[in-house]
Amino acid sequence: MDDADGIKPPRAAARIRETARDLFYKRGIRAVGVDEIVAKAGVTKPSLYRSFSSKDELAACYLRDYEALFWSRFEEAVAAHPGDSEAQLLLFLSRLGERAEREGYRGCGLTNAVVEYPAPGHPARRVSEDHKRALRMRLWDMAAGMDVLEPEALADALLLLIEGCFASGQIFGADGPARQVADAARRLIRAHRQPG
Amino acid sequence: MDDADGIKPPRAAARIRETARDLFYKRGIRAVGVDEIVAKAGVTKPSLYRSFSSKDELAACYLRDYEALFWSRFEEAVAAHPGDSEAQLLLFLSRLGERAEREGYRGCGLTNAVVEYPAPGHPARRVSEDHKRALRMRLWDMAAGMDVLEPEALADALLLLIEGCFASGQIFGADGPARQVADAARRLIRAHRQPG
DNA sequence: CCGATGAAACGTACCGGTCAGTAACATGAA
DNA sequence: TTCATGTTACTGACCGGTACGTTTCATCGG
Repeated sequence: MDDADGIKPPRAAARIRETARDLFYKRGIRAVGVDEIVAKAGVTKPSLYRSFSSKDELAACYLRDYEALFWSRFEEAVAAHPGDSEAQLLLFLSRLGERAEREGYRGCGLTNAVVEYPAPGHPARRVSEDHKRALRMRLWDMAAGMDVLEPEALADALLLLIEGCFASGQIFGADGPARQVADAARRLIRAHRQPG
Repeated sequence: MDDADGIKPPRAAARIRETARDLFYKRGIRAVGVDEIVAKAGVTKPSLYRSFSSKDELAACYLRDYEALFWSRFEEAVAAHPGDSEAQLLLFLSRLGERAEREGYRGCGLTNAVVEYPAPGHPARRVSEDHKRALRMRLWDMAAGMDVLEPEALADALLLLIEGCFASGQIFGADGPARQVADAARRLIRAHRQPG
Protein backbone atom coordinates (compact mmCIF):
# COMPACT_ATOMS: atom_id res chain seq x y z
CA MET A 1 0.00 0.00 0.00
CA ASP A 2 1.28 3.40 -0.97
CA ASP A 3 -0.65 5.37 1.60
CA ALA A 4 -0.95 4.85 5.34
CA ASP A 5 -4.64 5.77 5.24
CA GLY A 6 -5.33 3.13 2.70
CA ILE A 7 -6.27 5.79 0.13
CA LYS A 8 -4.88 4.96 -3.23
CA PRO A 9 -2.66 7.65 -4.61
CA PRO A 10 -3.71 9.20 -7.90
CA ARG A 11 -2.58 7.36 -10.94
CA ALA A 12 0.64 8.42 -12.55
CA ALA A 13 -0.96 10.56 -15.23
CA ALA A 14 -3.06 12.45 -12.71
CA ARG A 15 -0.09 13.08 -10.44
CA ILE A 16 1.88 14.35 -13.41
CA ARG A 17 -0.93 16.71 -14.36
CA GLU A 18 -1.17 18.15 -10.86
CA THR A 19 2.56 18.58 -10.53
CA ALA A 20 2.90 20.09 -13.99
CA ARG A 21 0.11 22.53 -13.20
CA ASP A 22 1.91 23.80 -10.12
CA LEU A 23 5.37 23.98 -11.65
CA PHE A 24 4.31 25.35 -15.03
CA TYR A 25 2.23 28.07 -13.44
CA LYS A 26 4.74 29.15 -10.83
CA ARG A 27 7.92 29.01 -12.86
CA GLY A 28 6.84 28.91 -16.50
CA ILE A 29 6.70 26.06 -18.97
CA ARG A 30 10.10 26.48 -20.58
CA ALA A 31 11.80 26.84 -17.21
CA VAL A 32 10.59 23.46 -15.95
CA GLY A 33 12.12 20.24 -17.24
CA VAL A 34 10.38 16.91 -17.44
CA ASP A 35 12.89 15.40 -15.02
CA GLU A 36 11.79 17.78 -12.29
CA ILE A 37 8.14 17.11 -13.01
CA VAL A 38 8.45 13.35 -12.69
CA ALA A 39 10.68 13.68 -9.62
CA LYS A 40 8.19 15.93 -7.79
CA ALA A 41 5.28 13.80 -8.94
CA GLY A 42 6.96 10.66 -7.63
CA VAL A 43 6.73 8.92 -10.98
CA THR A 44 9.16 8.13 -13.74
CA LYS A 45 9.81 9.52 -17.15
CA PRO A 46 8.43 6.57 -19.11
CA SER A 47 5.17 7.00 -17.20
CA LEU A 48 5.00 10.57 -18.38
CA TYR A 49 5.58 9.64 -21.99
CA ARG A 50 3.04 6.82 -21.77
CA SER A 51 0.34 9.40 -21.03
CA PHE A 52 1.64 12.41 -22.97
CA SER A 53 3.24 12.20 -26.35
CA SER A 54 5.60 15.10 -25.63
CA LYS A 55 6.31 17.93 -23.24
CA ASP A 56 4.44 20.27 -25.57
CA GLU A 57 1.38 18.04 -25.31
CA LEU A 58 1.68 18.05 -21.53
CA ALA A 59 1.87 21.83 -21.65
CA ALA A 60 -1.26 21.95 -23.79
CA CYS A 61 -2.99 19.66 -21.30
CA TYR A 62 -1.95 21.95 -18.45
CA LEU A 63 -3.42 24.91 -20.32
CA ARG A 64 -6.69 23.08 -20.96
CA ASP A 65 -6.89 22.38 -17.24
CA TYR A 66 -6.07 26.01 -16.54
CA GLU A 67 -8.78 27.15 -18.91
CA ALA A 68 -11.31 24.97 -17.12
CA LEU A 69 -10.33 26.65 -13.85
CA PHE A 70 -10.72 30.07 -15.45
CA TRP A 71 -14.21 29.35 -16.71
CA SER A 72 -15.31 27.85 -13.43
CA ARG A 73 -14.41 31.11 -11.70
CA PHE A 74 -16.08 33.08 -14.44
CA GLU A 75 -19.30 31.11 -14.36
CA GLU A 76 -19.36 31.31 -10.60
CA ALA A 77 -19.53 35.09 -10.83
CA VAL A 78 -22.13 34.84 -13.58
CA ALA A 79 -24.30 32.56 -11.49
CA ALA A 80 -24.19 35.00 -8.57
CA HIS A 81 -26.09 37.68 -10.52
CA PRO A 82 -28.55 36.07 -12.89
CA GLY A 83 -29.58 38.32 -15.75
CA ASP A 84 -27.29 41.19 -14.72
CA SER A 85 -24.22 40.94 -16.89
CA GLU A 86 -22.70 44.12 -15.49
CA ALA A 87 -22.86 42.82 -11.94
CA GLN A 88 -21.56 39.45 -13.13
CA LEU A 89 -18.53 41.01 -14.71
CA LEU A 90 -17.81 43.39 -11.86
CA LEU A 91 -17.92 40.53 -9.37
CA PHE A 92 -15.54 38.51 -11.48
CA LEU A 93 -13.21 41.48 -11.79
CA SER A 94 -13.25 42.36 -8.12
CA ARG A 95 -12.29 38.78 -7.29
CA LEU A 96 -9.64 38.81 -10.00
CA GLY A 97 -8.24 42.05 -8.61
CA GLU A 98 -7.93 40.44 -5.20
CA ARG A 99 -6.20 37.35 -6.51
CA ALA A 100 -3.81 39.46 -8.57
CA GLU A 101 -2.51 41.20 -5.46
CA ARG A 102 -1.80 38.02 -3.56
CA GLU A 103 1.71 36.76 -3.12
CA GLY A 104 2.77 34.21 -5.65
CA TYR A 105 0.34 35.50 -8.25
CA ARG A 106 1.75 34.79 -11.66
CA GLY A 107 -0.88 36.16 -13.99
CA CYS A 108 -2.89 34.10 -16.46
CA GLY A 109 -1.26 30.82 -17.40
CA LEU A 110 -2.73 31.10 -20.88
CA THR A 111 -1.43 34.59 -21.51
CA ASN A 112 1.94 33.58 -20.14
CA ALA A 113 2.04 30.65 -22.55
CA VAL A 114 1.55 33.01 -25.48
CA VAL A 115 4.53 34.99 -24.25
CA GLU A 116 6.61 31.86 -23.83
CA TYR A 117 5.66 30.38 -27.20
CA PRO A 118 5.47 33.05 -29.88
CA ALA A 119 5.68 30.56 -32.73
CA PRO A 120 2.32 30.22 -34.51
CA GLY A 121 0.80 26.79 -34.33
CA HIS A 122 2.58 25.66 -31.19
CA PRO A 123 0.24 23.35 -29.24
CA ALA A 124 0.42 25.48 -26.11
CA ARG A 125 -0.14 28.68 -28.01
CA ARG A 126 -3.06 27.25 -29.92
CA VAL A 127 -4.93 26.37 -26.72
CA SER A 128 -4.30 29.86 -25.39
CA GLU A 129 -5.37 31.67 -28.54
CA ASP A 130 -8.56 29.66 -28.77
CA HIS A 131 -9.35 30.49 -25.18
CA LYS A 132 -8.75 34.20 -25.63
CA ARG A 133 -10.96 34.33 -28.68
CA ALA A 134 -13.68 32.57 -26.74
CA LEU A 135 -13.29 35.00 -23.85
CA ARG A 136 -13.50 37.94 -26.21
CA MET A 137 -16.73 36.63 -27.68
CA ARG A 138 -18.13 35.98 -24.26
CA LEU A 139 -17.37 39.53 -23.19
CA TRP A 140 -18.97 40.79 -26.34
CA ASP A 141 -22.15 38.91 -25.47
CA MET A 142 -22.12 40.29 -21.96
CA ALA A 143 -21.48 43.84 -23.14
CA ALA A 144 -24.42 43.51 -25.52
CA GLY A 145 -26.61 43.08 -22.47
CA MET A 146 -25.32 46.17 -20.67
CA ASP A 147 -27.37 48.79 -22.50
CA VAL A 148 -24.39 50.57 -23.99
CA LEU A 149 -23.92 52.25 -27.35
CA GLU A 150 -20.91 50.32 -28.62
CA PRO A 151 -20.84 46.94 -26.90
CA GLU A 152 -18.08 45.63 -29.11
CA ALA A 153 -15.75 48.47 -28.22
CA LEU A 154 -16.64 48.14 -24.56
CA ALA A 155 -15.97 44.40 -24.54
CA ASP A 156 -12.55 44.93 -26.08
CA ALA A 157 -11.73 47.67 -23.58
CA LEU A 158 -12.76 45.36 -20.75
CA LEU A 159 -10.50 42.67 -22.16
CA LEU A 160 -7.64 45.15 -22.12
CA LEU A 161 -8.31 45.79 -18.43
CA ILE A 162 -8.39 42.07 -17.71
CA GLU A 163 -5.13 41.36 -19.51
CA GLY A 164 -3.63 44.41 -17.85
CA CYS A 165 -4.64 42.98 -14.49
CA PHE A 166 -2.96 39.67 -15.31
CA ALA A 167 0.27 41.42 -16.20
CA SER A 168 0.26 44.09 -13.51
CA GLY A 169 -0.53 41.60 -10.79
CA GLN A 170 2.63 39.65 -11.41
CA ILE A 171 4.75 42.73 -12.04
CA PHE A 172 3.78 44.82 -9.02
CA GLY A 173 2.43 42.35 -6.51
CA ALA A 174 0.58 44.00 -3.65
CA ASP A 175 -0.40 47.68 -3.86
CA GLY A 176 -0.20 47.55 -7.63
CA PRO A 177 -2.57 48.79 -10.31
CA ALA A 178 -4.42 45.47 -10.45
CA ARG A 179 -6.74 46.46 -7.60
CA GLN A 180 -8.25 49.15 -9.85
CA VAL A 181 -9.57 46.70 -12.40
CA ALA A 182 -13.16 46.45 -11.17
CA ASP A 183 -13.49 50.17 -10.50
CA ALA A 184 -12.04 51.04 -13.88
CA ALA A 185 -14.44 48.62 -15.56
CA ARG A 186 -17.38 50.16 -13.74
CA ARG A 187 -16.43 53.64 -14.90
CA LEU A 188 -15.80 52.40 -18.42
CA ILE A 189 -19.21 50.75 -18.63
CA ARG A 190 -20.87 53.91 -17.41
CA ALA A 191 -18.90 55.98 -19.92
CA HIS A 192 -20.11 53.74 -22.70
CA ARG A 193 -23.70 54.66 -21.91
CA GLN A 194 -23.01 58.19 -23.13
CA PRO A 195 -22.31 59.02 -26.76
CA GLY A 196 -18.74 59.45 -28.04
CA MET B 1 39.65 46.96 -45.06
CA ASP B 2 36.75 44.94 -43.79
CA ASP B 3 34.10 46.55 -45.95
CA ALA B 4 34.03 47.38 -49.63
CA ASP B 5 32.58 50.81 -48.88
CA GLY B 6 35.33 51.54 -46.44
CA ILE B 7 32.85 51.52 -43.53
CA LYS B 8 34.11 49.54 -40.61
CA PRO B 9 31.67 46.89 -39.44
CA PRO B 10 30.31 47.29 -35.91
CA ARG B 11 32.47 45.89 -33.22
CA ALA B 12 31.61 42.51 -31.72
CA ALA B 13 29.81 43.84 -28.65
CA ALA B 14 27.61 46.14 -30.69
CA ARG B 15 26.73 43.42 -33.16
CA ILE B 16 25.86 41.12 -30.29
CA ARG B 17 23.59 43.73 -28.77
CA GLU B 18 21.74 44.29 -32.02
CA THR B 19 21.34 40.60 -32.69
CA ALA B 20 20.27 39.85 -29.14
CA ARG B 21 17.69 42.61 -29.31
CA ASP B 22 16.09 41.12 -32.39
CA LEU B 23 16.18 37.51 -31.26
CA PHE B 24 15.19 38.14 -27.64
CA TYR B 25 12.25 40.27 -28.64
CA LYS B 26 10.95 38.04 -31.40
CA ARG B 27 11.42 34.65 -29.78
CA GLY B 28 11.91 35.32 -26.07
CA ILE B 29 15.03 35.30 -23.95
CA ARG B 30 14.88 31.73 -22.69
CA ALA B 31 14.17 30.41 -26.17
CA VAL B 32 17.34 31.88 -27.66
CA GLY B 33 20.72 30.34 -26.90
CA VAL B 34 24.00 32.19 -26.93
CA ASP B 35 25.23 29.97 -29.75
CA GLU B 36 22.54 31.28 -32.04
CA ILE B 37 23.21 34.87 -31.03
CA VAL B 38 26.92 34.71 -31.79
CA ALA B 39 26.27 32.78 -35.01
CA LYS B 40 23.79 35.37 -36.32
CA ALA B 41 25.98 38.22 -35.12
CA GLY B 42 28.95 36.73 -36.94
CA VAL B 43 31.09 36.64 -33.81
CA THR B 44 32.17 33.96 -31.38
CA LYS B 45 31.18 33.03 -27.90
CA PRO B 46 34.29 34.28 -26.13
CA SER B 47 33.65 37.68 -27.68
CA LEU B 48 30.22 37.66 -26.12
CA TYR B 49 31.57 36.76 -22.70
CA ARG B 50 34.30 39.39 -22.92
CA SER B 51 31.62 42.07 -23.13
CA PHE B 52 28.89 40.48 -21.01
CA SER B 53 29.53 38.53 -17.86
CA SER B 54 26.65 36.12 -18.49
CA LYS B 55 23.60 35.54 -20.64
CA ASP B 56 21.51 37.05 -17.85
CA GLU B 57 23.58 40.20 -18.03
CA LEU B 58 23.16 40.32 -21.79
CA ALA B 59 19.42 39.96 -21.24
CA ALA B 60 19.49 42.83 -18.75
CA CYS B 61 21.42 44.92 -21.28
CA TYR B 62 18.82 44.12 -23.94
CA LEU B 63 16.09 45.24 -21.58
CA ARG B 64 17.87 48.49 -20.78
CA ASP B 65 18.11 49.15 -24.51
CA TYR B 66 14.45 48.27 -24.85
CA GLU B 67 13.53 50.64 -22.05
CA ALA B 68 15.41 53.45 -23.78
CA LEU B 69 13.38 52.80 -26.91
CA PHE B 70 10.17 52.84 -24.89
CA TRP B 71 10.94 56.18 -23.31
CA SER B 72 12.01 57.71 -26.59
CA ARG B 73 8.59 56.89 -28.01
CA PHE B 74 6.92 58.14 -24.88
CA GLU B 75 8.78 61.44 -24.81
CA GLU B 76 8.13 61.92 -28.49
CA ALA B 77 4.41 61.91 -27.80
CA VAL B 78 4.92 64.20 -24.81
CA ALA B 79 6.89 66.69 -26.88
CA ALA B 80 4.12 66.81 -29.47
CA HIS B 81 1.64 68.35 -27.02
CA PRO B 82 3.46 70.62 -24.58
CA GLY B 83 1.53 71.21 -21.40
CA ASP B 84 -1.37 68.91 -22.34
CA SER B 85 -0.80 65.63 -20.58
CA GLU B 86 -4.08 64.16 -21.79
CA ALA B 87 -3.20 64.80 -25.42
CA GLN B 88 0.31 63.50 -24.78
CA LEU B 89 -0.97 60.23 -23.41
CA LEU B 90 -3.65 59.75 -26.04
CA LEU B 91 -1.12 60.28 -28.81
CA PHE B 92 1.20 57.74 -27.24
CA LEU B 93 -1.64 55.26 -26.88
CA SER B 94 -2.96 55.69 -30.39
CA ARG B 95 0.52 54.99 -31.73
CA LEU B 96 0.88 52.03 -29.37
CA GLY B 97 -2.46 50.68 -30.54
CA GLU B 98 -1.26 50.83 -34.12
CA ARG B 99 1.99 49.08 -33.38
CA ALA B 100 0.22 46.39 -31.39
CA GLU B 101 -1.83 45.38 -34.44
CA ARG B 102 1.11 45.04 -36.75
CA GLU B 103 2.40 41.63 -37.76
CA GLY B 104 5.26 40.38 -35.66
CA TYR B 105 4.22 42.47 -32.67
CA ARG B 106 5.38 40.68 -29.55
CA GLY B 107 4.22 42.98 -26.76
CA CYS B 108 6.49 44.76 -24.35
CA GLY B 109 9.91 43.19 -23.99
CA LEU B 110 10.02 44.24 -20.36
CA THR B 111 6.66 42.73 -19.49
CA ASN B 112 7.59 39.58 -21.37
CA ALA B 113 10.79 39.33 -19.34
CA VAL B 114 8.78 39.38 -16.11
CA VAL B 115 6.75 36.47 -17.45
CA GLU B 116 9.86 34.59 -18.47
CA TYR B 117 11.70 35.20 -15.21
CA PRO B 118 9.37 34.98 -12.22
CA ALA B 119 12.20 34.55 -9.73
CA PRO B 120 12.66 37.69 -7.62
CA GLY B 121 16.02 39.36 -8.04
CA HIS B 122 16.80 38.01 -11.45
CA PRO B 123 18.80 40.65 -13.38
CA ALA B 124 16.31 40.75 -16.24
CA ARG B 125 13.34 40.94 -13.91
CA ARG B 126 14.92 43.69 -11.87
CA VAL B 127 15.35 45.94 -14.90
CA SER B 128 11.75 45.32 -15.89
CA GLU B 129 10.31 45.94 -12.44
CA ASP B 130 12.25 49.17 -12.06
CA HIS B 131 10.96 50.33 -15.40
CA LYS B 132 7.35 49.52 -14.60
CA ARG B 133 7.54 51.37 -11.31
CA ALA B 134 8.99 54.38 -13.12
CA LEU B 135 6.24 54.22 -15.72
CA ARG B 136 3.60 54.02 -13.02
CA MET B 137 4.99 57.13 -11.34
CA ARG B 138 5.19 58.94 -14.63
CA LEU B 139 1.55 58.16 -15.34
CA TRP B 140 0.66 59.31 -11.88
CA ASP B 141 2.32 62.65 -12.60
CA MET B 142 0.53 62.98 -15.90
CA ALA B 143 -2.83 62.08 -14.40
CA ALA B 144 -2.30 64.72 -11.74
CA GLY B 145 -2.30 67.27 -14.53
CA MET B 146 -5.54 66.08 -16.11
CA ASP B 147 -7.98 67.82 -13.77
CA VAL B 148 -9.49 64.60 -12.44
CA LEU B 149 -10.73 63.68 -9.00
CA GLU B 150 -8.59 60.61 -8.32
CA PRO B 151 -5.47 60.89 -10.44
CA GLU B 152 -3.79 57.94 -8.74
CA ALA B 153 -6.67 55.61 -9.56
CA LEU B 154 -6.83 56.94 -13.10
CA ALA B 155 -3.11 56.42 -13.63
CA ASP B 156 -3.34 52.82 -12.46
CA ALA B 157 -6.34 52.19 -14.70
CA LEU B 158 -4.41 53.62 -17.64
CA LEU B 159 -1.52 51.33 -16.83
CA LEU B 160 -3.91 48.38 -16.92
CA LEU B 161 -5.00 49.45 -20.40
CA ILE B 162 -1.40 49.77 -21.53
CA GLU B 163 -0.40 46.36 -20.24
CA GLY B 164 -3.58 44.93 -21.70
CA CYS B 165 -2.59 46.37 -25.05
CA PHE B 166 0.84 44.76 -24.82
CA ALA B 167 -0.70 41.37 -24.13
CA SER B 168 -3.68 41.58 -26.48
CA GLY B 169 -1.53 42.78 -29.35
CA GLN B 170 0.55 39.66 -29.33
CA ILE B 171 -2.38 37.35 -28.63
CA PHE B 172 -4.84 38.58 -31.25
CA GLY B 173 -2.72 40.31 -33.86
CA ALA B 174 -4.76 42.41 -36.28
CA ASP B 175 -8.42 43.23 -35.52
CA GLY B 176 -7.83 42.60 -31.83
CA PRO B 177 -8.80 44.58 -28.75
CA ALA B 178 -5.52 46.53 -28.78
CA ARG B 179 -6.91 49.12 -31.19
CA GLN B 180 -9.35 50.25 -28.49
CA VAL B 181 -6.66 51.37 -26.10
CA ALA B 182 -6.65 55.09 -26.92
CA ASP B 183 -10.42 55.34 -27.10
CA ALA B 184 -10.84 53.48 -23.84
CA ALA B 185 -8.32 55.76 -22.19
CA ARG B 186 -10.13 58.83 -23.43
CA ARG B 187 -13.40 57.62 -22.00
CA LEU B 188 -11.74 56.62 -18.77
CA ILE B 189 -10.18 60.05 -18.34
CA ARG B 190 -13.50 61.72 -18.97
CA ALA B 191 -15.20 59.40 -16.51
CA HIS B 192 -12.69 60.38 -13.85
CA ARG B 193 -13.78 63.99 -14.11
CA GLN B 194 -17.11 63.03 -12.59
CA PRO B 195 -17.49 61.87 -9.00
CA GLY B 196 -17.78 58.17 -8.17
C1' DC C 1 63.06 53.25 -42.70
C1' DC C 2 63.11 48.83 -39.59
C1' DG C 3 61.75 44.92 -36.70
C1' DA C 4 60.27 43.98 -31.79
C1' DT C 5 56.77 44.42 -28.37
C1' DG C 6 52.47 44.58 -25.85
C1' DA C 7 47.70 44.89 -25.66
C1' DA C 8 43.24 44.38 -27.39
C1' DA C 9 40.11 41.71 -30.10
C1' DC C 10 39.20 37.53 -31.87
C1' DG C 11 38.63 32.34 -33.04
C1' DT C 12 39.18 27.02 -32.21
C1' DA C 13 38.01 23.59 -29.52
C1' DC C 14 36.32 21.98 -25.67
C1' DC C 15 34.17 21.47 -20.72
C1' DG C 16 30.51 19.36 -17.64
C1' DG C 17 25.73 19.52 -17.27
C1' DT C 18 21.03 19.31 -18.79
C1' DC C 19 17.55 18.96 -22.30
C1' DA C 20 13.64 15.93 -24.26
C1' DG C 21 12.87 11.44 -25.36
C1' DT C 22 13.51 6.10 -25.64
C1' DA C 23 14.69 0.99 -25.24
C1' DA C 24 14.62 -3.10 -22.57
C1' DC C 25 13.27 -5.23 -18.75
C1' DA C 26 11.38 -5.96 -13.87
C1' DT C 27 7.56 -5.70 -10.59
C1' DG C 28 3.15 -6.07 -8.68
C1' DA C 29 -1.65 -6.23 -8.59
C1' DA C 30 -6.21 -7.69 -10.55
C1' DT D 1 -2.64 -13.85 -17.90
C1' DT D 2 -2.87 -8.66 -18.63
C1' DC D 3 -1.72 -4.07 -17.87
C1' DA D 4 -0.09 -0.07 -15.58
C1' DT D 5 3.83 1.17 -13.48
C1' DG D 6 8.79 1.38 -11.99
C1' DT D 7 13.96 0.71 -12.91
C1' DT D 8 18.04 1.47 -15.28
C1' DA D 9 20.58 3.06 -18.70
C1' DC D 10 21.02 5.36 -22.63
C1' DT D 11 20.87 8.71 -26.91
C1' DG D 12 22.00 12.94 -29.47
C1' DA D 13 21.41 17.57 -29.22
C1' DC D 14 21.90 21.65 -26.87
C1' DC D 15 22.89 24.52 -22.74
C1' DG D 16 25.92 28.34 -20.62
C1' DG D 17 30.61 29.04 -20.03
C1' DT D 18 35.89 28.80 -20.60
C1' DA D 19 41.11 27.59 -21.43
C1' DC D 20 44.12 28.73 -24.70
C1' DG D 21 46.10 29.91 -29.16
C1' DT D 22 45.89 33.46 -33.06
C1' DT D 23 45.29 37.76 -35.54
C1' DT D 24 45.59 42.78 -35.72
C1' DC D 25 47.59 47.02 -34.95
C1' DA D 26 49.54 50.98 -32.73
C1' DT D 27 53.77 52.22 -30.59
C1' DC D 28 58.22 52.06 -29.75
C1' DG D 29 63.73 52.27 -29.90
C1' DG D 30 67.17 52.21 -33.32
